[in-house]
Amino acid sequence: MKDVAQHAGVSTATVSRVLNGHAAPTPETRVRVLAAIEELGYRPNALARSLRTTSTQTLGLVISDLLNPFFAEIARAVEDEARSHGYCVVIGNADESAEQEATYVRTLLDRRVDGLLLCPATDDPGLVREVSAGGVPLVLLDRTVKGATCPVVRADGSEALTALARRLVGAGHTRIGVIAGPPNTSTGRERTDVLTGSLGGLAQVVHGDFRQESGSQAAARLLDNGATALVAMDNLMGLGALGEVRARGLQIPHDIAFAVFDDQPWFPLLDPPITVIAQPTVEMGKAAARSLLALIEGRQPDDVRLTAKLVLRGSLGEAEL
Amino acid sequence: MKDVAQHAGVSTATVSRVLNGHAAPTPETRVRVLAAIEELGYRPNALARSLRTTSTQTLGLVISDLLNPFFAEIARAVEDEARSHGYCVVIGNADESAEQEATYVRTLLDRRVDGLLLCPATDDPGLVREVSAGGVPLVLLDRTVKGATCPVVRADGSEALTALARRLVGAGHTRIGVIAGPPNTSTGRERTDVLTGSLGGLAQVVHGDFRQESGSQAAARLLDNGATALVAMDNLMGLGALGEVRARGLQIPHDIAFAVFDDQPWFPLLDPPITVIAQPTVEMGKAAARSLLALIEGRQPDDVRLTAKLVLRGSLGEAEL
DNA sequence: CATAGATGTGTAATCGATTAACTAAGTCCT
DNA sequence: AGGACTTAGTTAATCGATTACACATCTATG
Repeated sequence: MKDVAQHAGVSTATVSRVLNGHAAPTPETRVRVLAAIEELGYRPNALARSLRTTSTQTLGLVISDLLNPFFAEIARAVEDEARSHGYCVVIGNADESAEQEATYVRTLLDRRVDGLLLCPATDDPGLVREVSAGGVPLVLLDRTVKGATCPVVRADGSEALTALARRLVGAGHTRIGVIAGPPNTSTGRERTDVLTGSLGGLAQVVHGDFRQESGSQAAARLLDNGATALVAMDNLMGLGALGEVRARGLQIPHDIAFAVFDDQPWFPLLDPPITVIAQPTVEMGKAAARSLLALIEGRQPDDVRLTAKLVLRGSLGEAEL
Repeated sequence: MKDVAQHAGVSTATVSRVLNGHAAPTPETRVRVLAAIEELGYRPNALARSLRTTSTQTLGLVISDLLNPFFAEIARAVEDEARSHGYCVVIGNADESAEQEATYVRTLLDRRVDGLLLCPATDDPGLVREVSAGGVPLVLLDRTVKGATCPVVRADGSEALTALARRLVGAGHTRIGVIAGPPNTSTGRERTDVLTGSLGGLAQVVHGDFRQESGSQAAARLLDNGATALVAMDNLMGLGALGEVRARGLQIPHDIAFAVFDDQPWFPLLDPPITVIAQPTVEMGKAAARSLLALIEGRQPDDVRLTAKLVLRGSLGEAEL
């Protein structure tokens, strides 16, 4: 910056003003400075700027698992929305580990992100408190924690889940296997509670960890127990469960009814296409980004609940008639 | 930091020394400082530190499309490798747009990342030159650009593609539809060149943009032209093409042989499972991160070429006998 | 017992920007 | 002509760390 100033025959203050579009500099000075910048290929140091202004124009996003397309899609939506407001997003991948999540959150805070979006790995409020204590704007996404005091953006699958339950029961299923998420995540617990609740005593629950491998194992257990219907509570566990179903040579929907919470583009390609509960991922991401930006600007956004929808495609068999 | 120093009754220099594990401070001072840090909940400002040391312990990763699971997997591998070396990764999503890619690269440079991993959206070397001119360590990943002067890490699919071609030709296919990537990307061009080359004159090529929608359109065109085999050059276009095949009620492999470049966990679940050319994504990501770290440390890593493998699963029909 | 060497801390310059406070020059009015 | 007011630009403090250098204290040595 000093070089630029010298080159243009002005002080660094003037260069800074040109850069930040202040009113002061005359058109001629402005032109001279811009020419110098161009000539020297100067690019301002964002670190120095942020240090001085205490604003990084950056949002932190800590997601549970980058390999889960659900979160990838959310990440993309967040990023789009943030960019359109002049913000940049730094993504941290917690890999469903509370420890790695904490590490990332701290790293992002150390780098002074202007705000943080978090999909908490567990419902322990410790980390959330830590962030709040630091006074950094925080919005929870997809999952919440116990006694959360910050805005939360998530999907509401209750209606879809009860509708699903009604159909399964109506079709005469009496042993319904539920491949649930971890009980220490809000989504894991809530989805399962709603579904088992509306299934009366017909549900058998096995908990997985929102990943493929745990889905196959859970499916194996449930099938061994004589389940005639399987519901996986996220797309990766659904993938694993489908693998197990295939490996056993079972036919959907003839031998087993099948449904997954969370749609993916390849579900319609299976034979039969898989019935799912579709979440409005893009809207969730955008809403979360908007809430966070509002918080940063000092407003107090409300919680957002977007409804997930049951999409019937044929994998439930007669339950869809 | 000043507060901590005051609290512990030492100077900021000493606090800094304790923080950075210097030899100097006596155990007692160290304990006192650590206590003060703990008590005040102090966290060092990474911006200030980086400004002073000119090192951010951060790698930039600009990928072509975050929604493409291929890149998501790469991103994760890069991140894993980087973390194990004490580096953090900032991901930028170019969405297959050269313009957005350039914006991201500049943002990352402005933030003074220690090095940059780039999956170039086009093979125009302009942006690469710009980065090199700035003296920032750069490694290209998956794709290269014309006259690249920096290390490149990519998969080599030639062998797998010629093997695939041999099988298709051997099975008597004479109209083979190739759903190619954009001709201005190195992967788009090279894969297509190798395949069409070894297919003699039997190939019909339609270019897509590495995304789902373009895959269906290309498949439609090729099927209209009487193709009896389809090869999609990336998983998203494969997804689109499969949709089109299904929509037309065609049976794989009876009516049409089908293969995709790039494996995905759900391909084995289709009926029949889809034959693919599998890329060593995780290894690519790790190798790229390692190369970049080497570059940062002043060494000169070699280019890396990892071989992709043909995985036969049944969607080629008699060509797999 | 002076003196060289080692050791632990403090002082202050520095990284590269922003911006409050100031100065110099020009404009306008009586 | 001289004072009040604008306007364009400069000087220097500041953000929060690191680190070269200086300094004080303590030990070992001839």
